[in-house]
Amino acid sequence: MSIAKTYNPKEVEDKWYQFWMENDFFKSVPDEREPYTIVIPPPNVTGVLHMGHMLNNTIQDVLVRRARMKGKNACWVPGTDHASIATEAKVVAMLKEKGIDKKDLSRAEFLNYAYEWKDKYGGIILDQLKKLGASCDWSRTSFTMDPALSEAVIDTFIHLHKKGLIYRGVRMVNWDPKGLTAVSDEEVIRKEVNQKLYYIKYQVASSKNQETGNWQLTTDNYLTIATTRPETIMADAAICINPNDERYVHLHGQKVFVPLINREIPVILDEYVTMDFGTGCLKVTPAHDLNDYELGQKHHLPVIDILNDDGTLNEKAELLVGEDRFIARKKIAKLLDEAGHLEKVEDYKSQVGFSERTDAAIEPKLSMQWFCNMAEMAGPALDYVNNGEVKLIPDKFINTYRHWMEHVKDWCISRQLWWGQQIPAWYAPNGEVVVAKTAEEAIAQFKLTTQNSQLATEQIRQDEDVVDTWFSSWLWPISVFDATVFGNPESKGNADLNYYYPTNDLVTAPEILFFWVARMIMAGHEFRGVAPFKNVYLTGIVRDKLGRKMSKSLGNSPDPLDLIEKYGADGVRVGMLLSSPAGNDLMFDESHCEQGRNFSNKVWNAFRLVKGWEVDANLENQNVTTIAWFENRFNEALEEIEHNFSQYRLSEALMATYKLVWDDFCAWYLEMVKPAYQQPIDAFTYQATIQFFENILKLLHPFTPFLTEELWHDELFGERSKGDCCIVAQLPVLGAKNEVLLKEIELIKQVVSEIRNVRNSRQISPKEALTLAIKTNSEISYNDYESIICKLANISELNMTDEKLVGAASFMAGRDEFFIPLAGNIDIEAEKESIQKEIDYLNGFLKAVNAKLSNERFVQNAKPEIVANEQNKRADAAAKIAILQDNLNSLI
RNA sequence: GGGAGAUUAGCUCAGCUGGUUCAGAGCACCUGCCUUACAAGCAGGGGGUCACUGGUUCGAACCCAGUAUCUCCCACCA
Repeated sequence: MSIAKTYNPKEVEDKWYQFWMENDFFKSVPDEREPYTIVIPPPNVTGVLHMGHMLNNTIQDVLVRRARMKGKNACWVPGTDHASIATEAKVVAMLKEKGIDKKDLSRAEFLNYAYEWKDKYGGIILDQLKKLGASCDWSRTSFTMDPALSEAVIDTFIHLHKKGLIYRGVRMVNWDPKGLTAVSDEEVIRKEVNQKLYYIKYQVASSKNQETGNWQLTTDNYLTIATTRPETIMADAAICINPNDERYVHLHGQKVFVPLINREIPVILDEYVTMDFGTGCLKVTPAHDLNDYELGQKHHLPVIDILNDDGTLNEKAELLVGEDRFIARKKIAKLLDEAGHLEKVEDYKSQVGFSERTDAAIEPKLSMQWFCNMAEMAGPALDYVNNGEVKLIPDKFINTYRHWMEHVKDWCISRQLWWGQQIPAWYAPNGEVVVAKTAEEAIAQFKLTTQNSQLATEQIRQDEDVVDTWFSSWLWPISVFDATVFGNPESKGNADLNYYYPTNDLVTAPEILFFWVARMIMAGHEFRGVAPFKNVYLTGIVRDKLGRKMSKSLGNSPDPLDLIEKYGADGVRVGMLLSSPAGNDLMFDESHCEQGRNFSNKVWNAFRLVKGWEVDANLENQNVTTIAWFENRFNEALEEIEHNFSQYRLSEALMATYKLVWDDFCAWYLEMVKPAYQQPIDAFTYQATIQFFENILKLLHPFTPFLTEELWHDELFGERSKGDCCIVAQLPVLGAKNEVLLKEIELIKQVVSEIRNVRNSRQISPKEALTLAIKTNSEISYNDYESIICKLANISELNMTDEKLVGAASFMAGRDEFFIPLAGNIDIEAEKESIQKEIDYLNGFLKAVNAKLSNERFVQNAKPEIVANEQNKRADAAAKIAILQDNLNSLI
């Protein structure tokens, strides 16, 4: 026999993946079967596989492979996301290294570079997924910037604009000074930052000179404000105090001078100001703070924007022009100090927003942007989840989802970037704007207005901005099938869309529940009238075993491909799934992969064992009971596994499978039927074993696809026709189970363990055969199990007896007594002690049961079957105690 | 500041309608074994006041209230 002693994944993985591909097993086309669809959460096109992807895609693959094996038309659509800001930032950085500045490039030139980059790095991640075994329909691979998908984005933009849900306006937005673009609220990550709180003195103009009407400066008359952003004082439009603040009544109606630049600003009154924070005086900077902006609106204050788009100070600041805001902050503090305007500086912790993609500190900035009205779309999207049409797994996320949907704000969808879908808005020289798909259509619209009726296409210009990436990904479950989105019957994808949509399961991270999941539900409802999926399985974050998030900078993330190299894809898949209930973070530990690898190896060796058997056709079936038992045990496990899957408890389904294979099949079943060394096996047992093994391969396949496919094709399982592959085998259907048999074998297993224990505690070699006498007090016919007991416990002689055996090691299983005569080496005292120990335990137990049963209220209130059960327990324990006591007495 | 969730063995987690000897699993650990499939293995074993305090109940890991600790989400106190 030349089969390797250990399973070698490297030899088989590529082979089978290629085989599956060549035979189109991943490919799906609509047919009469029920579809099962998953769209992949598209990873960033330039991304590299990390542990989060591993978990996420392993789960999806398990679900898809199972569906395929349940006769569904399984379709897993892969693809990538253009990730506008992240990718553009990467391309800009790459160009910078080459000495090219984005500013010097035209839009077209830049996009050329970007596409070059995409062609080079895009899709690496998809190739990596193949190593994991992902059974995606690669012929459907999509990219959010594919021409058709981009067109879908444009069409939906126009549609929503027509409906009045997309509008343009000047608003305070989150400005990313590094990415040089606006970002949405969801893309701002708030972090606590150690800052300084600067106390700055503003000189107050004296009371009005009644005669001249002029303001006069006095020397010791000032107020103090507290701010974390002293560099913005040049943008101050007012100082605000609470009208109820008695300390500052004298300031009502006053004016003060902004330090250093001596610009005069008013003191205004508003209850917005918290009296007990800082000094109770607030500097109002409408251009650089959302609240200040609102205050400014209310009090008609001017907006003085002193920052350039890149976060440097502009000429309106008058001071430190051209300096970065953070450098300016330090410098201005120094200037203020020198000028005697800095009262003190305190350490202060506060929340600062950072750009999700570039990690730059977000600058609130007033600018003209495109917005999408969310309130109208949020309602139906919330309903889907509320009424269970879309299930969140685990459902604890419903509350969070609900909260967000009820407080949703309008979505800033324009981005000052080039990498993405350009906004289909067109401007006439006079500033009039229309939304249209092409310049020609725009002209047609302009024609309707008197002022611009004579425009030519060269005279209008398209909006420079692109839409937010999520404005394309929210269409993903629709646009991957039919980019016409609204379902043009003429379109090629329409049949696909009707067949595959809505999809079944979405597997994604809770972090993007709002970014993506909620918006997909909105888009699904808006454009197709139905939510895009039925179940959303939310994975956790993959952390290291210290609970830290895996990240590049910490260097605590293993390279998934290294892991696959080391443990095999199957091993890693099992490792990922072993301890990852939905919605919980996964504390990743490489030892889990090791466990997965060991498991693969266990299956491999079970195969080696069976493979080595010689069949003797003349033998009768020697394992009738064992075979019947395993059949039942298999059904019992199958039921549990199915149940776990129906609840999306994947790790539990895996564990149930693991135990069925390792414990029941390998440790018990195979040991029971295994012929003695160099002895043949009977044909019945052989056939049954192969049948069981085949069913086990099926159950295992979604978890360990490579190993199972490899074994499936071995001649051990007979001749396979060309299409007969594990990947498309149909899962076993649930059969009936014989509870009595299952229970009795459990007892037999207990007897075997007890005998092994007798050996162990007395250091008797397993090789030394023993004899066993059974004094039965129950219904069980031990003769049926004689061969099992004898084989597994190395019993040479099994006798039924009516008498206790004196001077033998004894134990009980159920109500029955077992005796093992031991030649001379019985330690009476030890034997007595162990019996006494058990009696004591049973007495304690009996006491508790008695207490229950003598409690009248228990007997009255508890369900009758519970009471009956307690009575059984009492009788059982009492009987056992009597027997043990008897044994104890006989030992004297 | 608001909200959600968690706390069970050394670790990671189950415990699904309150009731079987319900206190579990896997890993790790300890002991003994290279027993002809597998030392990536086999056999056996130890280990928990179910975070804490009260309450409801005949009965609580489970339901309720409070406390502590942790995690996440949301939020403009400069």
